[in-house]
Amino acid sequence: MQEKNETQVKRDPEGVRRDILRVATRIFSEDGLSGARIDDIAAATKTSKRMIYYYFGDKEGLYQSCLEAAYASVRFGEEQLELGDLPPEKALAKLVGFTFDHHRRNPEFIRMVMIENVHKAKYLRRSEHIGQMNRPAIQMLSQILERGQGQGVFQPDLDPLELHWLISSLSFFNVSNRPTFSAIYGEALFAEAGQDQLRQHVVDMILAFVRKPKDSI
Amino acid sequence: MQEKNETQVKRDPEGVRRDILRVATRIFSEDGLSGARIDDIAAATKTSKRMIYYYFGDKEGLYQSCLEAAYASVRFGEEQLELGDLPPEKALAKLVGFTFDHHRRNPEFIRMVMIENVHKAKYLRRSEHIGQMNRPAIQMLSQILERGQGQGVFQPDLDPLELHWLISSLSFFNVSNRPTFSAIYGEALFAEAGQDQLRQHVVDMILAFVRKPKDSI
Amino acid sequence: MQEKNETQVKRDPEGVRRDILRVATRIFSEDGLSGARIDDIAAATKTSKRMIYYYFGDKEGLYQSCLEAAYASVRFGEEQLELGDLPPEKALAKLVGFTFDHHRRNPEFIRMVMIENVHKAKYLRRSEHIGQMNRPAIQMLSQILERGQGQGVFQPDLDPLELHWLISSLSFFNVSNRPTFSAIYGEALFAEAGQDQLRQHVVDMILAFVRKPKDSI
Amino acid sequence: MQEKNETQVKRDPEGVRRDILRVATRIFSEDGLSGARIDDIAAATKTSKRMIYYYFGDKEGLYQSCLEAAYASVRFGEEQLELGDLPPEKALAKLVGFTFDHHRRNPEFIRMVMIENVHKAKYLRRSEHIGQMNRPAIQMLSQILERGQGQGVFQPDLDPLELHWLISSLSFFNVSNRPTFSAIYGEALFAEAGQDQLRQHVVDMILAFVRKPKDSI
DNA sequence: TATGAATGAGGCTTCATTCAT
DNA sequence: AATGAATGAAGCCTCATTCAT
Repeated sequence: MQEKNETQVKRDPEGVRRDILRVATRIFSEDGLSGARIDDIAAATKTSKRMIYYYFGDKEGLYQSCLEAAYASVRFGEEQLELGDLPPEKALAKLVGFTFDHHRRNPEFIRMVMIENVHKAKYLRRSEHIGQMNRPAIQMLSQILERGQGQGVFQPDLDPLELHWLISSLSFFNVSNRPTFSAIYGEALFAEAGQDQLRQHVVDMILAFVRKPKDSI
Repeated sequence: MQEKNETQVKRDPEGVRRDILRVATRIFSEDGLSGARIDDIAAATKTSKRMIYYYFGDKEGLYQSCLEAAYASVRFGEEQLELGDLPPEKALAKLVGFTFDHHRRNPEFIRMVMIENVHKAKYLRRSEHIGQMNRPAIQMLSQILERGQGQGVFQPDLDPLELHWLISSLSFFNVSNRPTFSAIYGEALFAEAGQDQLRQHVVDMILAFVRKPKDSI
Repeated sequence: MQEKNETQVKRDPEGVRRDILRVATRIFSEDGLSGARIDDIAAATKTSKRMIYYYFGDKEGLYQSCLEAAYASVRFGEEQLELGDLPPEKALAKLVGFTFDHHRRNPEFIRMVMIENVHKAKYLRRSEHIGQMNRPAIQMLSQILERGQGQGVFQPDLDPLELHWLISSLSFFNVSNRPTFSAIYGEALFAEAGQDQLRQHVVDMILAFVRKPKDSI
Repeated sequence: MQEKNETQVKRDPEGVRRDILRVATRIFSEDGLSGARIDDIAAATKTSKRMIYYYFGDKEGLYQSCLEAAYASVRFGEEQLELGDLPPEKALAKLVGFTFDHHRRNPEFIRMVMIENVHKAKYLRRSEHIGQMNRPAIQMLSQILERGQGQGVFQPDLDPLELHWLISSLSFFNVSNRPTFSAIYGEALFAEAGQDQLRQHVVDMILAFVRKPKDSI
């Protein structure tokens, strides 16, 4: 019913859209918005340049769609961490480690976010889905913190958003600034051993920060 | 029609160069390498487009010079921290706080580094001055660590480069990712109170991390 | 999702045609042949783009049909002037006044004719109905002239076509050149008072021209 | 001093500008704003497409410049009519006849004005020179009228602007609507004899209109 | 009869760069 | 050392039209 003759004449609009998005995200994440060439994107696509305009309007529309798709696809995964039955410290350690790893596994997403920050979040702000992006991460942290505070193992006055900022910072920078950092200080920290070490430090540091007996300078 | 008499014509090659660099850095840091327009840069300059090519060869040459100048100008300042006579904990706290503040005060530099990371440090690697960029920060940290370890107040197995990575991460992300972070989670963390809080957390966290009695999970 | 039951699907080919023509005429008269967009026309239509091609072949075919329809619809009206029983001067005055008003009431038609003149009447010449367009106006004038000449109140050597040219000229220009004329000389002549005045002048001038005692310079 | 070697390497910016304007005016007047092709204009030029953008910014800028140049060049001529010493009736007759002829001699200008009217004078209104366009024609008429009224040969309550409108109307339509008019009614009126006849009628009609003893219906 | 998807040709415009003076 | 003029290559986008269902 669907395949008419040899040459595979299947109309698959959703597939075409996804194909374009996949290719475009790769190229935008490599070259940036202004650096990317619509012609290059089209050439790497299964369809033609014309369809890019048909589905996405213009270059900026395509970029914004890629950005949204990138955010959407990367959130996927955080939810399936099962932390509910772990003791708070273990849960937090697992979440931090997961975040660190997750950033490493998604350099394309990290680059999209870097690029979007260069654009001062102009396109992200335009997105209508932006409101739903904050929930999962913060909520999960919030629950862990509450449990830990309830059990008296965590500091009482911790803000989940601030904690999220701290964790994101350490996980994001590791990927985003690897090029300049390694250009200046060498590749050691980004080899396997170095990354394991950093990951451990990040987990330790966050844990030490939230634990009960703490005093600042 | 000819305002070139007496007063104006200084023939100041070095001044012309600096003028171009200053303007170009501003525009590159706003729009990126491919986003910036030579015409815009020339228009904002005291001289003409021809001079850009005369002094810097081409757009990439200009960009690389801006990048180098940005790194050079920003190092300026770290040295004049007088930490030698402070006890190690206080010295480290001061250094961390300074780094956090210094990043905040130099968003143009941060943007240049973000952009260069998008380019995978291609131009930074080309730079001949790259080797001299690592010294001051790492050395300073190294000395503090050694003193702290000698006095038994710091962990024995701390790597200054790793510590530098941790501090940079928290300071850099605060500026680089402010646009997307605030677009998603609101501006609160970036208002004065929020920034003070984050700064304190960062200092506390680093200090807690290096202090003697520490155990991981 | 399927509002095609009972009420809506009239299958009214002639209605569809008329709908397209109405919309297309509006848009062609606004934007010209090359300025109009098939997509815009289709979007303003009750049906789809495909139907335009189904009924009219291509853009030029649609334009030509609009042009013909415009000529056809505008002739409608001249016939119902009942001038037969008026004395020649009154009849002519009434016809001139009517022509002046009729042009004012049909700016869309005027614009179509302007546009067609820009195209050097290429599409009008293609029309098969072109032969029938001249009759009514000229005939009516002819009859009035003959009556006036028979009664000795009009000049003997007047050509109805020339007279038609004179009347058309003054009535057409009033609408066609209003934009540039008012841009240069102001809107006064096109406000109500100005138009009344002009109309009166036109009637007077034509009448003075055809009346018996006349001498040129 | 100016011609360096065989191949005529003369930089002549003003000549380039004029060349582009001349060519572009011809093509715009033939095809309209949206119908004209920048590529066609450039091909007919002595220089390249790039220079069009260098001097005129974009297609609309070029069009507007052509429009302004057309208005400027056509005003040229009205001034050198020496009417001051003719009796008012002869002066007016000469002016009307000249206007009629002048329009016939400048069909390219007429087409530009037609096209601009299709655009509702959007670009003319943008022009800064628009204010100076009305003076000569109206002033000349004004003087003739005053003289005629002073001598008692012209009607007392004539408005020069209205008279200008009447004369323009008859002169403009003759050129602008020739294509559709002749398509419908034949070419006779536009052959030499027909044009002489129309010209005479126009002059007669205007004269009859302004002369002293006059009564409307 | 009707529709959303698809298309190739060609349109306008911009860009970094170089030339002639 | 400096400038306005000039350029070719390539960029983004639009258009009328047709196809597959």
